[in-house]
Order: sequence, then C-alpha cells, then structure tokens
Amino acid sequence: MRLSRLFFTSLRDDPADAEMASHRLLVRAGYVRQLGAGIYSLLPLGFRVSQRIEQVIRDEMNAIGGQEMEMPVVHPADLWRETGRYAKIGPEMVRFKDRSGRDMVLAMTHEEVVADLLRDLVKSYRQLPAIVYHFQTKFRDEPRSRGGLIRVREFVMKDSYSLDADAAGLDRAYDLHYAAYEKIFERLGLATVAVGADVGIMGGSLAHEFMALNDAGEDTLVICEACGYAANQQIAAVGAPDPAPEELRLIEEVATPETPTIASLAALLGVGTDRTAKATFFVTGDGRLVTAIVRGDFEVNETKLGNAVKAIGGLRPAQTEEIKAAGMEPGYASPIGAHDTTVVMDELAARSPNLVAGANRHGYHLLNVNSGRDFTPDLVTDIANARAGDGCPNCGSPVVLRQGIEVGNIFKLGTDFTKALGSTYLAEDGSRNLVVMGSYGIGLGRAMACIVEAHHDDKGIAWPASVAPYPAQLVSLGASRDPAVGEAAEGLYQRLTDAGVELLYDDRDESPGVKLTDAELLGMPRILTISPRSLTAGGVEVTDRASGERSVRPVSDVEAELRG
RNA sequence: CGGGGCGUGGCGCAGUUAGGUAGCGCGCAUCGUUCGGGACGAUGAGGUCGGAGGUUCAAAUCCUCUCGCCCCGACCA
Repeated sequence: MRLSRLFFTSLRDDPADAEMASHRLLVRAGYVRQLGAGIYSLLPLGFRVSQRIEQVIRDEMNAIGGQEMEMPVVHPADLWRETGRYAKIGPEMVRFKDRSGRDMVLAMTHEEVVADLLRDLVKSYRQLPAIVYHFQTKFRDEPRSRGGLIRVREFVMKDSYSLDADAAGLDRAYDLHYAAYEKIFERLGLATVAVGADVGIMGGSLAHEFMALNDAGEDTLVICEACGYAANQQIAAVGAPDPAPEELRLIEEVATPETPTIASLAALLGVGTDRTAKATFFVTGDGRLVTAIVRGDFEVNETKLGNAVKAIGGLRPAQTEEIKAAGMEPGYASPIGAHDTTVVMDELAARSPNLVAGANRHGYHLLNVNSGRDFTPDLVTDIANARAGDGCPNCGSPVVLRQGIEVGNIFKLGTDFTKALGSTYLAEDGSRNLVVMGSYGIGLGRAMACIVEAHHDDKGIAWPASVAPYPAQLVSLGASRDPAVGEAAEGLYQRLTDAGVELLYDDRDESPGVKLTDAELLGMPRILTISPRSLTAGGVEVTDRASGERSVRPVSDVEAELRG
C-alpha cells in the first residue's frame, strides 16, 4: 500500500480528549476515528490490525474444533423475553420497534440465539459436543464509555459457545478455551493473567477473566506471586489473620463528637482502625435495606455483598432517610437496635472482639461491641475487599494488588439458557436432557488497545509482528533528487507486491523528518529506509521498530527475507 | 444519574472577565528554494464561533433552554 494513497492522516498534535496512550496513538497514527461517545470507526490501518487479531483468534478457535458462523445483530425482543433477560437487563440494551411495531433489540451477546438454534438443530447426543463462534458487533449502551477503545458501546467480539451433553463435557470445553485463550493472548503479544471472576447471580458456576495488566485498568486483581493464586478483587477471598483473642468486655457508650468517619473516630479514641466496626448501607433493586458491617480497616466489597444477599437488581447506596427509618444514625450507626434491615457481618469483623461501633445517637459510639453478644447478624460471611499484604487464601503469602483490563472471559453457563428455551437432546439411554452451555468472549477493539498499551514508546506504536497491519514500512528519502533511490524503492515495492507481499510504502514527497517520524508513529515492525546514503552503504537500512537496532543490507537480502 | 471540565476552519489553541462584526500555530493548495529527523519563503483556500431562542444599535462574548464530548464517581449481560 502506498502511503500517498492510504485513506488516513497522521496528526502532529495529540488529540485533546485522549488520555490513554493507546487512544492517543491510535488516533494520531490514523488507525481509528471517533464518531460518538464509545463509537469508533476503524480506518484501513486499524481494520487491518483488527483482521489480523481476528485471524489469530480464528486459528486457535478452529484448533479446538470451533465452527465459525454468523448470528444477527438485531434480535426479536420475544427471544429475550423467553430467557427473562428482556426484563432483567436495564437500559444498556437498546430496544426499538421495527416498522410493523414489533419489539426488537440490538444484540449485546448471543446466548439466546445459540440456544434458539439448538432447539431447532440439535436433537441427539450424537450431535454433541460442539463449539460454535462468530465475530460480531455488540451494542451495549454503557452509562459511560472511556479510554478510547478500552470501553466502548459498539464493538466486535469473538464470542464462542460450547454445547455439551453434560457437565463433564462443559469442563472439557472450558479447559479447551482456557488453553486456547492463553495461546491467543501470547500470540497477540499480550501478557495476561487469568483470574477467577464473579459469576454473578445469573447462575453460572465458574468464570475466569483474562486480564492484561495495566495501571489504568478498571479491575483490581488480587495476585499471589508465591503460589499463583489470582482472582478479581470482586471475589478474592480475604486472608487476613485471626485477631488475638481477648476477654469480652462490657459495652460502654462514649461521647465521640464530630467523628462521622472511621479515620476521625480512630484518631479521637487513639485506637487502630482495626478496632472499629464500619457500617455501610445499601438498598437492593427490590427495595431491601442491607446493613453491611466490616472492620474499619477494610472496605465493603459490593459484589460479595450483593451475592450474599442475593440482591435482585443489584445494590445502590442507601439514602440518609432510609437508614434513619431503620433506626440507625448515619455516621454513628451500628446494627444494635436496628430494625427492618438485613444485617450482613463480615466474618473477620465477627471474629474481632471488643470493637468500637456506632451508638445510633449523633456524636456517640459504643466501646466493646461484640457480634453475636450485642446483636445478631442475619448473615456472617466474607464481604470485604482483600488488601495488599493480606494473606493469600491459598498459601498464606502476602498478596499484591494489580490493575487489569479484561480482554477475555470464559464462563460456565450451565443449563440456564437451554432450560429457558427448552433446548434439549435425546441421550443414548433415551432420556431427554438439557444441553449444557459455556460462553467465551474476546473483544477485538479492546485487545487492539491493550496491545498498543503494551507495545509503544514515546515515538509511537511498535506492533508485534503477529498483528501489525504490514510487516514493514518502506521509506524512500530523497527520491525526487536521486533517481537511483526512486528506482530501488519502487522496484523493491513492485517486486514484493507482485509476489503477494504487502508493504506499507511511504512514497510521499515529504522531508526525511516527516517520513521517519511517521514511520515510527505508525509502528510497523520494521522500517526499510532507502536513501542515497543507504544505497552507498550497500542497500537498505533496516530498523527494528521495537529495539531500534539498525543494519544496512543488500536489497536482494531484504527482499528474499520478506518473501520468506 | 451525581460532580468537574470543554465545544471557535482538518488538528492544537487564543479571544468570553470589562459586547464593536474572528485570530495564532500546525496541516492543506500553488510556486520556488531545501532534503537522514516534524525545512524555509511567497501567495492562497478554508470558520457566520455546537444548536435554538432572547437582550442590545451591535453577541464567539450577556441571559434562557438545548445538544454533544472528555474526566472522576455510580453503573458494567
């Protein structure tokens, strides 16, 4: 491809609204353009990268027996009503009516369609197992997109679905995907860590997220470098040590003016935050007030809490009036004397003796509060966030926290969807059983952005060879003055093109500075410079974009290697 | 949805406080000189200042409403 003909432009200045390196560079180098919030066009260069990522994924999906297909972006709402998700999913699903007034939705994912196809196509155990997948557009009307391609509303995802006769089959399909994902991300140049993830209240039994480590990542990961334990903080078990046993002392009310926060309370009383109990309040989607108690040195984990109380429609922070209505005083609250609320006690807090807790009276706290003696929680379980340095739940070594970007997930769905849609098969023994499903996703645009995050420097992108839009960028310098340069560059480009090897050829009549700067910005793995100087030195100057290593080599050598 | 910020040629910005009829840099076009690290000179094209309404002799600037985008939080099948 001649750069003079390429539908693109590079920008000298960083776009004002791009903060992450991947966003900045992909826009500046002419790979993508924004159309609206969370909606992007892939320009020819960006599309080529996306296609190359797609091909890597396709290879590995086919290698585990995946069958590529394509399912629609527009679905009849009735199908989503059958599984109950039409009502369950909020405004992130786009709904509209077609010309006949039928309710339609834009696909956020394709479990429904797969399960619908199953009841049509699969009738016998002989047809199982199977893995189907496609690369298809999803639209999720996220409340907030961010980070360029990191979190968008419209994106192409590889989603695959495993179809099995039983749970053992699902286990095999899951393991196949796990291994395939490791290969895919390695080939894409992405260092990922697979973490255990929340399966939510949707019924799945096991899920992993493949996380690209990145400081700007939205997820916090709890990682044990000693034993390899890794989990999303949303579900990571807290491995804090047992508190030292103490005699339970008598409860005692003390005046603690102006101490609505744990920090101010601990400072006033001269105790550690680990000697306090923190009460926080949430309301479930179906209107229940939940009082969550953790020790003052921990934070409440809303995912764990939501799962613990089986919150329908999630949790939102409670309002002051709602807390007071249950007999508690915000800032000085405890479950003692509370009513009409579900009290969930963190298990570590429950094991910690003689804590300071609110007196439910403005400006007062209680000393020596003990769970079980002074109040009875409805539920005692782990609802706290694991912290850096806490013991690994697996081996006890101190864990570290890292930020990550979810680039892929694998999920054991089970039979929820096939049950809802009646997708059954006849087994060998004649019994009618539900097909067991798993679903597995990789977002292409997000993967592209993560690759740039991991492969760039202050000059631009440095694509891994596996996904680069072209293997090399050929740059001619001074062609307009030295016919030999033009001939050498044109000749090399022409011969390689004829041989089916595509290069990006900067044939523009620009100054050396512009062309070299652009070549580094665009990030092809190798930059081939042909100039009077290089010809004198023996041919083509080959620069490895990532390492910066340069060598001058005969044109024929370079040509032979690229024909490879 | 809460908080904050921003909308002025393709990109980055100034001008808004103290209303007077739009400017700078880059990019773009043409010509000339340059040519291995975002060259230089000359000439030129391109914007009714996100939109609507209002105040005024006069609005990018003041008022009202509205749309959009970014960041933090909430949210995230």
